[in-house]
Amino acid sequence: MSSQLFHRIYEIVLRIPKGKVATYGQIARLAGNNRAARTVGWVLHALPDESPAPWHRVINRSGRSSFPEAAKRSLQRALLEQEGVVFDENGVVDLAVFQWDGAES
DNA sequence: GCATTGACTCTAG
DNA sequence: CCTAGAGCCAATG
Repeated sequence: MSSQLFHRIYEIVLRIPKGKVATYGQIARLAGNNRAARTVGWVLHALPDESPAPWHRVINRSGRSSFPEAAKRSLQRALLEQEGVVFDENGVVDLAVFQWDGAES
Protein backbone atom coordinates (compact mmCIF):
# COMPACT_ATOMS: atom_id res chain seq x y z
CA MET A 1 0.00 0.00 0.00
CA SER A 2 1.26 3.41 -0.83
CA SER A 3 -0.82 4.94 1.93
CA GLN A 4 0.98 2.95 4.59
CA LEU A 5 2.26 6.16 6.02
CA PHE A 6 -1.35 7.10 6.63
CA HIS A 7 -1.94 3.87 8.57
CA ARG A 8 1.26 4.28 10.53
CA ILE A 9 0.46 7.84 11.52
CA TYR A 10 -3.05 6.77 12.40
CA GLU A 11 -1.83 4.07 14.75
CA ILE A 12 0.60 6.43 16.40
CA VAL A 13 -2.12 8.98 17.02
CA LEU A 14 -4.28 6.27 18.57
CA ARG A 15 -1.35 5.38 20.83
CA ILE A 16 -1.13 8.83 22.37
CA PRO A 17 -2.00 8.30 26.04
CA LYS A 18 -4.68 10.35 27.69
CA GLY A 19 -3.46 13.49 29.36
CA LYS A 20 -0.54 13.78 26.92
CA VAL A 21 -0.03 15.51 23.62
CA ALA A 22 2.19 14.94 20.59
CA THR A 23 3.51 17.24 17.92
CA TYR A 24 3.24 16.72 14.18
CA GLY A 25 6.97 16.45 13.89
CA GLN A 26 7.13 13.89 16.66
CA ILE A 27 4.52 11.70 15.03
CA ALA A 28 6.22 12.09 11.68
CA ARG A 29 9.47 10.92 13.25
CA LEU A 30 7.82 7.90 14.87
CA ALA A 31 6.18 7.14 11.53
CA GLY A 32 9.59 7.07 9.89
CA ASN A 33 9.64 10.47 8.21
CA ASN A 34 11.13 13.14 10.39
CA ARG A 35 9.84 15.89 8.13
CA ALA A 36 6.53 14.56 6.97
CA ALA A 37 4.72 16.70 9.50
CA ARG A 38 2.52 18.07 6.72
CA THR A 39 1.36 14.57 5.93
CA VAL A 40 0.47 14.10 9.58
CA GLY A 41 -1.60 17.25 9.40
CA TRP A 42 -3.25 15.94 6.25
CA VAL A 43 -4.09 12.63 7.92
CA LEU A 44 -5.74 14.36 10.82
CA HIS A 45 -7.67 16.83 8.73
CA ALA A 46 -8.90 14.03 6.49
CA LEU A 47 -9.92 11.65 9.26
CA PRO A 48 -13.38 10.15 8.78
CA ASP A 49 -16.02 10.97 11.36
CA GLU A 50 -15.96 7.48 12.81
CA SER A 51 -12.24 7.74 13.49
CA PRO A 52 -11.48 7.30 17.19
CA ALA A 53 -8.23 9.15 16.61
CA PRO A 54 -7.71 11.81 19.28
CA TRP A 55 -6.87 14.62 16.87
CA HIS A 56 -7.11 17.05 19.77
CA ARG A 57 -3.96 15.51 21.28
CA VAL A 58 -1.97 16.50 18.24
CA ILE A 59 -0.55 20.01 18.21
CA ASN A 60 2.25 21.89 16.54
CA ARG A 61 5.76 22.35 17.86
CA SER A 62 4.73 25.54 19.65
CA GLY A 63 2.39 23.58 21.89
CA ARG A 64 -0.49 25.34 20.19
CA SER A 65 -3.09 24.10 17.73
CA SER A 66 -2.91 25.40 14.19
CA PHE A 67 -6.56 25.18 13.31
CA PRO A 68 -7.85 27.64 10.74
CA GLU A 69 -11.00 27.93 12.80
CA ALA A 70 -10.94 29.24 16.35
CA ALA A 71 -13.97 27.12 17.23
CA LYS A 72 -11.98 23.92 16.78
CA ARG A 73 -9.10 25.29 18.81
CA SER A 74 -11.46 26.00 21.69
CA LEU A 75 -12.89 22.51 21.42
CA GLN A 76 -9.44 20.98 21.39
CA ARG A 77 -8.44 22.99 24.41
CA ALA A 78 -11.59 21.93 26.27
CA LEU A 79 -10.98 18.27 25.47
CA LEU A 80 -7.38 18.42 26.60
CA GLU A 81 -8.30 20.21 29.79
CA GLN A 82 -10.74 17.41 30.48
CA GLU A 83 -7.83 14.98 30.24
CA GLY A 84 -5.73 16.99 32.63
CA VAL A 85 -3.65 19.02 30.20
CA VAL A 86 -3.10 22.58 31.30
CA PHE A 87 -2.93 25.64 29.07
CA ASP A 88 -1.16 28.83 30.01
CA GLU A 89 -2.57 32.31 29.55
CA ASN A 90 -1.51 32.26 25.92
CA GLY A 91 -3.36 29.04 25.30
CA VAL A 92 -0.10 27.15 24.96
CA VAL A 93 0.54 23.67 26.38
CA ASP A 94 3.74 23.06 28.32
CA LEU A 95 5.36 20.47 26.07
CA ALA A 96 8.10 19.90 28.64
CA VAL A 97 5.42 18.34 30.83
CA PHE A 98 2.65 17.12 28.58
CA GLN A 99 4.44 16.03 25.42
CA TRP A 100 4.10 12.30 24.89
CA ASP A 101 7.29 10.29 25.38
CA GLY A 102 6.26 8.10 22.48
CA ALA A 103 7.26 4.93 24.28
CA GLU A 104 4.54 3.90 26.68
CA SER A 105 0.88 3.71 27.44
C1' DG B 1 0.50 13.83 -15.00
C1' DC B 2 1.95 18.57 -13.57
C1' DA B 3 0.95 22.52 -10.45
C1' DT B 4 -0.92 24.18 -6.22
C1' DT B 5 -2.18 23.79 -1.47
C1' DG B 6 -2.09 22.33 3.35
C1' DA B 7 -4.14 21.20 10.98
C1' DC B 8 4.14 21.24 9.80
C1' DT B 9 9.15 21.71 11.02
C1' DC B 10 13.91 23.11 10.59
C1' DT B 11 17.69 26.27 9.54
C1' DA B 12 19.40 30.83 8.59
C1' DG B 13 19.44 35.86 8.69
C1' DC C 1 9.56 38.26 16.87
C1' DC C 2 9.38 37.95 11.55
C1' DT C 3 10.58 36.44 6.77
C1' DA C 4 12.45 33.16 3.44
C1' DG C 5 13.83 28.80 1.61
C1' DA C 6 13.86 23.74 1.70
C1' DG C 7 11.99 19.17 2.76
C1' DC C 8 8.18 15.61 2.95
C1' DC C 9 3.42 13.28 1.51
C1' DA C 10 -1.23 13.11 -0.24
C1' DA C 11 -5.34 15.49 -2.06
C1' DT C 12 -7.26 18.37 -5.45
C1' DG C 13 -7.76 21.02 -9.93
